[in-house]
Amino acid sequence: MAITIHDVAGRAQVSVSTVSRAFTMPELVRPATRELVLRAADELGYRPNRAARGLITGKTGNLGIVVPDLQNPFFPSVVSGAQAQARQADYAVFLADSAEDPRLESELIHAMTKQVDGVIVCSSRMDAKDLRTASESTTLVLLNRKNPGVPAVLMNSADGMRQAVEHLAALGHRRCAFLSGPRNSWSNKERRRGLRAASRLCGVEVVELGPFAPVFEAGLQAADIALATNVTAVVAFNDLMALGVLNRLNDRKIAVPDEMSVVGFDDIAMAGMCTPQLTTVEMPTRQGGRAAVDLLLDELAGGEGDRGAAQQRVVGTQLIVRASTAPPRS
Amino acid sequence: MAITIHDVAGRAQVSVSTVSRAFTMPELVRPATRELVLRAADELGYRPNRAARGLITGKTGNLGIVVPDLQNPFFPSVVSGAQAQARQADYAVFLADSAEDPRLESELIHAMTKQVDGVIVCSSRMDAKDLRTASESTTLVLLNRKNPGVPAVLMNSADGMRQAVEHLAALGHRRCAFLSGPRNSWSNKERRRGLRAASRLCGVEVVELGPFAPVFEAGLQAADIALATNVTAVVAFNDLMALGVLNRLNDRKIAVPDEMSVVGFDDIAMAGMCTPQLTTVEMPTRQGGRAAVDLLLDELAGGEGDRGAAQQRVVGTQLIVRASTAPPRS
DNA sequence: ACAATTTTTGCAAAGGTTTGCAAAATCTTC
DNA sequence: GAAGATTTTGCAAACCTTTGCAAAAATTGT
Repeated sequence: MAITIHDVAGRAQVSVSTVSRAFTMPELVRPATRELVLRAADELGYRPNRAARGLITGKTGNLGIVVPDLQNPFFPSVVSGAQAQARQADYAVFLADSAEDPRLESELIHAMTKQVDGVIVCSSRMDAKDLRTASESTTLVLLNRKNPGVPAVLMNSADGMRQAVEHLAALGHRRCAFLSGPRNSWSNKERRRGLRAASRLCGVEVVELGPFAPVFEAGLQAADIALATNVTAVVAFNDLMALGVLNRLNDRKIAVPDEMSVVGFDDIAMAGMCTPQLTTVEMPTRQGGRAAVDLLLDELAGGEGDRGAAQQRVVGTQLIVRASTAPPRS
Repeated sequence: MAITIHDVAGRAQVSVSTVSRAFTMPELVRPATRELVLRAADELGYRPNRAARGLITGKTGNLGIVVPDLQNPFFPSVVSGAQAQARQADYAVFLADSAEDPRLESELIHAMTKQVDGVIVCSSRMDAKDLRTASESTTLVLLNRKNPGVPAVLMNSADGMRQAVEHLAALGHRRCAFLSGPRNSWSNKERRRGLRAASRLCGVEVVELGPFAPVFEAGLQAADIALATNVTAVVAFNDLMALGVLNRLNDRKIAVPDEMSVVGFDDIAMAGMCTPQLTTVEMPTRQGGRAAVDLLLDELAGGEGDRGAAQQRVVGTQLIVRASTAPPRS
């Protein structure tokens, strides 16, 4: 059925080794024969069997990516960037969704490990030890999660927060709420840290609410709580929550941004589609996905040589000022 | 490095064949030895190498899924459903994004074909011939696309449209606009067909605009055009466009739904988060993804036996009435 | 034209698994 | 307890590649 290297060899009247070399080490075969082989392969529509190749080379040409929730628009974007970059390097990608379950996450990584050269784990909630273990059985790259000894690409959320706070301070806000995200999420810790630091510097008081689930519904709920705290602005852990806040404030006839400023985080597509359009911190998701595969590929090429600390790549974030922030009503 | 079936055999003091059988045909090995093998495997943390297995069985235990645009929230949802279902059957999934390019789509399918047992192609824009060809070199299942000889799961968009039109007619609308999507998309044809049929029955006149790209920005643009046509309601090809319309109407101070009703299609998460909340037709995306892998697995199990026409599964749609539709201003 | 190089090619083993076949072990029956 | 039937096991070939090694062919220098 499927056509193999032998068929090509037969048609081109050469040995299979020659065919193999024509593909993988072209400089070792005489140009004329290479031409011959390539034509034969083309006529037959031959594609090398990567599994068989992997068996002997130990490299599969695949990589895996596991995300906690594909339904959160943040991740498809990361995946999309990763997939595009992987393709450029002629890698195929396995995708798995862990449904925010750390145990499933761990299981998925393990299940993949034989079929891939390495895996990218996004916003992992696994504990440090498991992560460490996993990184010993396969090449791992973390995205938006830091773990000693494991390379990672990180988005500079703290700096994004700084920008957001400076923006609010410049507008004249002196007291604002932070709607905290999942407690054990690295992103949440970072955002919180950035917020704390910046607010001290800018002299704005922050009241922290939560933790909340990083979803729309939590925003609805959080809006009322924030309203009760007498702040003039609210910064949400992510855009989904911010959208919830916007929605609830609208229901309660609180004008945004006149009576309350709202800032989100992530810049999901939706942030530019709602009314008022949401001021938010853009996370370079596709770029992050690309960076993660770059890092992974580096790691694979660099060999096992543990040259000191694990690599780390940090990509910048950018405040996008839209219509949901304004000076507080005097 | 990696631990193989031989290691397990060694530890359990049996031959590799026995180990192999303990996993794949348990009833052929004596319970006691099976137990022995399983324990040894467990202690060693053995995982069979699927590539090697695939080499000999001809089955990879993987399947592929290609989508035109991961950034469109419709597809992550489908993928998520498919991935979950695949996992249940112990299949891993390859994901590829064709960036709405039919040629890339075709290329991706080909590239995958050696690594998977079958592939699910979502909302394909490939032409019928290429699709047919592709389906000869691997088991194919289409989602939201119909092609002779290729099994497919279809979402009943036409019926969704019927529900939408009946809803508008019941509210008293007599003239409405349809913002058409990509011309060569099966979904668009179906929606259009359903709209036509229902509008004739309900006695509502429809003016068709477009085609437009199925994105937010196109909705902005389309809103003005619709406004110029003196209709009381607009039905968009999908939610992204509908959101654009909502946005633009808001800018132009046209009250929705009082001065204009808007209905979308897909029921993406965003539809419930905007103001006013969008009346739309729910597409059973996750269910569709699941159905697609079921169908694919059936197809694989059913063998090559072409028992007549290609299978087809159609899943229903449901109008979700929210706040963007109301009786027209008299 | 020949020897000495160098380049190009082929042979065969290897990689981890499954499976047909035959041998060994166990069970039945008398 | 032995013959026969049946279950359980092991051997070795096969799947499709890549690659070390050695043989063959081409090239070079004289």
